[in-house]
Amino acid sequence: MDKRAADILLVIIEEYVNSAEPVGSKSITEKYPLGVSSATVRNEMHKLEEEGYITSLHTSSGRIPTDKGYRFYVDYLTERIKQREIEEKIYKLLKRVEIEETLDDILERLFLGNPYTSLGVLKRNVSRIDTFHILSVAKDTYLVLVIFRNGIAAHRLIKEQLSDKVQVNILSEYLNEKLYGMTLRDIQTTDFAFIDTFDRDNKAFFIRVVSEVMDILHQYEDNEFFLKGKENLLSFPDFKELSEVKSIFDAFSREMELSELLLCPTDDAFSVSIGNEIKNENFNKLSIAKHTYDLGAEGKITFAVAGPTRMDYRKVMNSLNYMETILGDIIYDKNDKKEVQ
Amino acid sequence: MDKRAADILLVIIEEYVNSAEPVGSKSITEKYPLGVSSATVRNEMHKLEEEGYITSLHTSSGRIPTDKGYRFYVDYLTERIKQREIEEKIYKLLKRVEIEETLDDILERLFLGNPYTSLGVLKRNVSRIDTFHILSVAKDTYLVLVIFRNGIAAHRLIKEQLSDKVQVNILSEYLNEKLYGMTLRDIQTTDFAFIDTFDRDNKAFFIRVVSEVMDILHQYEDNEFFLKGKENLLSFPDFKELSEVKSIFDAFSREMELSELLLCPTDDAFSVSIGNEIKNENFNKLSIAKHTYDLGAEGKITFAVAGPTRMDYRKVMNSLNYMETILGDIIYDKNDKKEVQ
DNA sequence: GTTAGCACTCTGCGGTGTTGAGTGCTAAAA
DNA sequence: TTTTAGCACTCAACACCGCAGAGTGCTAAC
Repeated sequence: MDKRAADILLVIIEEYVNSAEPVGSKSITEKYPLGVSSATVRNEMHKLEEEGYITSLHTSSGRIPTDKGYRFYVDYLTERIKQREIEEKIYKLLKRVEIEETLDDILERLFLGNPYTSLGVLKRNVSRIDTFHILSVAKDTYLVLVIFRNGIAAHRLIKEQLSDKVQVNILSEYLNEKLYGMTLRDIQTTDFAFIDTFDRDNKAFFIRVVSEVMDILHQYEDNEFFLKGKENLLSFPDFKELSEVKSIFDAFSREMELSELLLCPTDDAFSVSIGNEIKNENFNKLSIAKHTYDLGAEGKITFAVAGPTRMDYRKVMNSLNYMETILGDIIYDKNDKKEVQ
Repeated sequence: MDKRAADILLVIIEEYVNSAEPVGSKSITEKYPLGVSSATVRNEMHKLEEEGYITSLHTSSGRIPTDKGYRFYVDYLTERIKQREIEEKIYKLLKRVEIEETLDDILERLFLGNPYTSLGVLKRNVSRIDTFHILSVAKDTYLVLVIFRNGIAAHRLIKEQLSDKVQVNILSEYLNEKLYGMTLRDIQTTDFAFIDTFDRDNKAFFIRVVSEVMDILHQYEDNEFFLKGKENLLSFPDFKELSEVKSIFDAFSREMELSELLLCPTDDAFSVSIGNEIKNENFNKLSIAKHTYDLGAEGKITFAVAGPTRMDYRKVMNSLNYMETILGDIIYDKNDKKEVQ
């Protein structure tokens, strides 16, 4: 594509992103100093239409960008906003804070900074147990504590009047050794038949403890999804039918579809999917820009912004690229808050 | 109001709830065997309109119920579905399970059982600390554990290489005594000036621990809101403008407005607010039915269902009244799941 | 290669006529 | 006195029409 055609395409896209109205040759030449007349622009637009970058709604309407047109635009932007070497920096910042809480904060700021929908997913690696304890913390109250390899801790409280026969400390030490390095699957396939040799009280307590541990593991194996600003989509003239929006919202609320959307692997950490490039037909009228960060042993984290295909790609791509600014702010705030006055 | 007028009003309401179309005198007499002609019904409708129970959209349209009409209907239903003595039973059931998780499950079922929006709020009483521990759980890893009066436990993990001088056990015992019975406010107003007598390492660790405790308390003082099925509202022809729905959704996402909606005190545990009876004008086109259960020391819990004023009050009121069935199912499932296979 | 000019096309808007459901009123019937 | 049949009237919804305006495609001249 030659320079002039590209310029005209970019103008059409930016104009349409702003106005949500089809763009005509005359209005372009009036507004932008392209140095050519509307007739020339018309000729170029005709070619652009033939090549599939723009389309018209009816015979004599102005043009609107196609998914292919947006793709050209996004690739052009990607070239200009040159990928910066920030992965390492973000990675370190993310390791410094409690992920779950912070993911929520990040999305809150992504959400405040743009008029679209902010999404996130924390994909945890399968959790392996590092340390296990049963602690007596009050009368008839026992704390089941699991610390994972990645440093996260989880607990359950068991309130039960145990008979004197129950050897809590021995069970605790035994399980600490036994559970080391295990995942949920490991525990599920372990044969605990030997507990039949325990007396009734010890056996009951053992079963209770192991089921609590499995419950904890279960909880920590799920991916966690975050979503903010769904309702923003209601403001766009791009969606005229309530039913369209409903099907998008419904799809957002199904984790299966969200994970397809956010977790499908791409070559680059950063990627933009436009309209029909997204397989799921519920999202066909949306574009989504996403950035995935590898947290090493912890797992992976993905931030994304979804909006109508007519979205301000420049702004969205910028805010996803300057994530470390957002994170910096959050960490600063957190440290500030934790000072005892 | 005489019997016949009431019958006609009820028919109008139930018909309108089903069809979302204004109800005319002729269609009523054709569909329901009232034993009178459409002209008589017309006369009655005229009276009902004068008294404000129904209204017409234009000179020759059928009638639709007003908020006052729905109020009459709901009061009539409340009379018939006689309030059952179930508070005690629910209360006991709720005490048996982990509230937060279960609240989510309950709403999921409320949500599956009706086409409206399900809401819930857990209003915790101000949390007082019962037991406090600092436990050494692994190399350079310390667990700060707070158990509240109401039996809930929360923890934070501190990973830090402490100097030998730090007397963890002494600090733990000291704080266990000191923090007993305290709330967040108590801690905030306590003067910890005496820690200036500690050496540098102990002081730093003490500050770290206390700030973690405050963070825990802070977290447990917030009300927790739950919301499911917002998108259901998009299916109703009652809302024609996307902007209307947007303002409702936006209000739902502001906790202030949600708490006004759910926590405003009423004489009865069970109540229905209809349209303009709700103060917040964002919710003027909605009705909300809610049921509050007192959990004693734990706090209070409210379940609610919100929909268009044209909602199936009978169904909604029933499902809120038969909450103990829902809860029973959930507890059964939970016990079932926890068995070690 | 670019442009001015012109014929043509299509949407959106306001106006008009028709249809059907529904009302209110009146006079007769019960 | 209450109920009903009948009738005139009203209004929304829909289809239809013509017009204005924005935009295109084509052609001939620059």
